[in-house]
Amino acid sequence: MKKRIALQPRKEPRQGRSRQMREDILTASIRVLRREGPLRFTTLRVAEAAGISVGSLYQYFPNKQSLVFAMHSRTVELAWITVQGILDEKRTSARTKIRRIAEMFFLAESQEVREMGVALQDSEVFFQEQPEHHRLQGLVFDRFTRFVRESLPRNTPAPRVTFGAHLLVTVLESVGKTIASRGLSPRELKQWAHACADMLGDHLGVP
Amino acid sequence: MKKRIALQPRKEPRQGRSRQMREDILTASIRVLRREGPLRFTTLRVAEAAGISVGSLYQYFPNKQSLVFAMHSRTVELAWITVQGILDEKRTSARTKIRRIAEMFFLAESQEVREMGVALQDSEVFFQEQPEHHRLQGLVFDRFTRFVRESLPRNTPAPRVTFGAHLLVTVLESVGKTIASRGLSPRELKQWAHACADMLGDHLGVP
Amino acid sequence: MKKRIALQPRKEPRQGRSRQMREDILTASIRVLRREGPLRFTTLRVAEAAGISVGSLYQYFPNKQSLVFAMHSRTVELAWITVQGILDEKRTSARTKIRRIAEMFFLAESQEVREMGVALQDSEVFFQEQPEHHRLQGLVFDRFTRFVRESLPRNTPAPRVTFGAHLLVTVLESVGKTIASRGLSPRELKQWAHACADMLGDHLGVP
Amino acid sequence: MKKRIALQPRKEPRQGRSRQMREDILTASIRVLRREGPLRFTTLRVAEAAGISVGSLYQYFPNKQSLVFAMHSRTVELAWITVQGILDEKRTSARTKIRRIAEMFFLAESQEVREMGVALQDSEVFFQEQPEHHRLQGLVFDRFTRFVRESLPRNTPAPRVTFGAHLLVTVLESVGKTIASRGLSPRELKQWAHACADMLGDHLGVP
DNA sequence: AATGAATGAGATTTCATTCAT
DNA sequence: AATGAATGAAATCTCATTCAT
Repeated sequence: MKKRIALQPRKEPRQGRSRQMREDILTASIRVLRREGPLRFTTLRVAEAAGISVGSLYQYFPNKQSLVFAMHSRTVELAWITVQGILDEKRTSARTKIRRIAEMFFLAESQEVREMGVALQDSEVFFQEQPEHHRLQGLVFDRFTRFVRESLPRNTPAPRVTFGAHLLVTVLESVGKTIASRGLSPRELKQWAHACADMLGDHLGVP
Repeated sequence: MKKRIALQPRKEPRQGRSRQMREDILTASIRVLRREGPLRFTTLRVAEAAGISVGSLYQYFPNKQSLVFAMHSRTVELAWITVQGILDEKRTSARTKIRRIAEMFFLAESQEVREMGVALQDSEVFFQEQPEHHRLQGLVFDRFTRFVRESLPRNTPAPRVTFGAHLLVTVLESVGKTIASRGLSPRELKQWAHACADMLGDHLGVP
Repeated sequence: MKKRIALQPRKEPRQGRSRQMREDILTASIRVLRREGPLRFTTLRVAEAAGISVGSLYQYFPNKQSLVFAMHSRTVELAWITVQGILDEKRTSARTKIRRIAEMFFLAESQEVREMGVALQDSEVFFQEQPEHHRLQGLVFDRFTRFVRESLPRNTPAPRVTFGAHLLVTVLESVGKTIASRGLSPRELKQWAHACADMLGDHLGVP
Repeated sequence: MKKRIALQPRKEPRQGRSRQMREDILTASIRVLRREGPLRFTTLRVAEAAGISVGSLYQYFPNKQSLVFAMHSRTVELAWITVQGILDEKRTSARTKIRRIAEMFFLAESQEVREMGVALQDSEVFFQEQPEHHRLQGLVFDRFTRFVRESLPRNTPAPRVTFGAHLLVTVLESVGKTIASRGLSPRELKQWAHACADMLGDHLGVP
């Protein structure tokens, strides 16, 4: 039986309305980005989609950059939560976990990430400097490292474990982005996901 | 008998100056894209970087799209020529060829292609419709398919060969993009390239 | 029973300021067109003349075309209302009505319409396709046809009435345009108007 | 039998090539104006259409204005020559002459004038200041005045003659422009031409 | 004389951001 | 707090005109 993974941030915010409004705006943002593409992703359109005025938008996000950054963060966090959920499962084999994570990266859900990517790539530099970004990046790699360590024989040399974790994340993420943009059928997407997962699993020696 | 397919005009056609100017503009374009990022990649800045006026820029490229398209094409074609050269080598083992191609994909130079993505923005449709694009895409996959077929045992089933070729190209390309943007040292880049190459080689069963 | 056809929004609708701004812009537009000529009729100059920024201009008119179209419409509609008023008068002879309409067409104010022609430029096709344009054109001819029919003997053949109405409108309009641009004195303008009116009246047999 | 009217300027130019080139350019200009409309009527396109380089174009016409002016002049002169020819005919009745001139103004030939009109209206101010323009204007009115005088009873008061001539020219010219732009059939155009001609003839008392 | 590449001012349009109401 | 009109810098693209070859 599958554990239901919590997609909501843990702490139910105490700021109430303000917090909720931020969420609404972010949701609207993603809708706009999807519907209109990055070139037509404007603050005015986001405000409209969120059912508020531009002025109000600027009360929740001091500028467009911060909005874009928040979208990015939220998406990454959501993905991260899902990944965590999968990795934490008790009864699942390591190989299956990789496959499931690959599927997640390759399937429609991640399309959101991909689409955002275009709008976000530009602000990557900006992101790199955000401590938040590094923190999350670090968490992700740490978690994957633990996963790889626990999946491999106890005496596997540490460097191999570390590099393996990096390889795992990097390949799944980058190939996922590429594949997601090709408009393949779900069947084909799954085929690709499993191929990549198995390739990685074999290479790392994950059972 | 091998036919080397010429995607580049044959070495300095006699238009001379005009051709040279196009090259200069493309070079300047890439410089601007790298230095300023896609959102600040404007025709005016490109013209400035090329040391000409906007008007002149528009004499060589009828609009921004065509400029971006040309940048993309040039980069892709250059890469393709290199790849062709590697695959055609007689005395090199298949495994080594994959490694060399991986190295090429991972080197910073190919970063250009990735960065161009954003500049292409929502013109992707326009882009996909360029017959040139499909033609090249087809050529690349065909050549890699042949390479994989010749590297595997004669009785390998065709679908495995085909999918293998796709996997090879896709993984190298997409991981390459990601890695190239990380600012790693040449040593590290090589390590990544070889890791990926070997992972692929093992998975495909290439000697 | 006479139906006065309203082509103008009913006197200051409650959008208030917005409506007023549109009017101000249109007035400024006509000023610019007159002062600078069609080739120097630019959105920037119109905005300046209206005392607003370009950005604001584009909030009231989505593009230059729409501005030009609105100018045209307004002028035509104003003229049409005046004409309607004259034709509807009870105590005036048909001959006098023609004279009064001729005067109206010949006065400098209607010059605007002529000058607008160039600004419309090759958008004439676009223009002709506006249903509004055809509708108004139809209304005008219908009203004039009724006027001619009621002014001539009951047994006048229909084709003569129809063609007469067309002739009336066409001659007054086109000669009016030409004359209005000649910078004549009011006395001379009146002389021309009466000459044309009488020529038409005689030709049609209007008492 | 109809007299063939000389459409060529009388003095065969002794400047030879230069003169011919000017003519070629003017012809090309009209072609471009017709094909492309006033907004796309550019010096480059004219040069192309004339089969020369822009540089050369500027050797024959110091700027675009002068080119436009020359087009205007040539067209007006051509029309003037035709009109002269008609008025000079011995065996034709005055009424028929008016009809023939009306036809000329209304039929396809004058379309050229009309189309040019759009491009030219802007430079009308410029034209007004050209002595050439006034000279021709004067010639035209003088000739028409003579025509009207000779067509009316000897004792007609001079002011009536003068104003009649003005009216004749003005009405034919302005209504002609308007009608020519309506895309009517040749039959309809003729109908309009005759209606106007007769209206004027009756009004003036021309037999 | 002829060419046509180069120039750059200027036109249209968009959009992040501010601020009076 | 919320609104949305106003702003104006900036982007893309055109075209009359010049001038080195």
